[in-house]
Amino acid sequence: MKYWLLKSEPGVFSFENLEKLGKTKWYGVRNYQARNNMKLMKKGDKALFYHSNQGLSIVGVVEITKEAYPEPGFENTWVCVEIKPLQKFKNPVELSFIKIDEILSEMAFVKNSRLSVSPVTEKEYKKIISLSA
DNA sequence: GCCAACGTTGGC
DNA sequence: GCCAACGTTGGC
Repeated sequence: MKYWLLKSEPGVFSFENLEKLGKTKWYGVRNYQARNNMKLMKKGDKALFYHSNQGLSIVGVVEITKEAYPEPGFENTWVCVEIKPLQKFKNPVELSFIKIDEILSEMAFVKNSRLSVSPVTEKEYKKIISLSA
């Protein structure tokens, strides 16, 4: 089982939107590194869901329900996956905290703020979960 | 609203 | 293949 982090602007698509839909296709990623991460996702992997621009915190966990397949209309280049909400955090974990934490400040999405799909280590994942309760 | 960081594009 | 110019992202 691998862990990931997905970024989304809540003004465009929030965790609450995902909860209402029950599941969604995750598409529109236009960054090669992020795409390569999506290709590595396996069904059942979990992903932290981060609100960028507004919120600036990790707000919940989603599960990968369908592995990468060609994105309609962009079959030669881009891929999408499918996700469903698993858990909404009681206490969202804020970026301001993540940045000063010894373990969490090493997270890939902090070091490369432009990467919208990034890997998360098991250690990082467990720490986020423990902070979110 | 500003600007730094990063990725992409395109001329040479 | 290099690198300047440009566009986009995202925190502040």
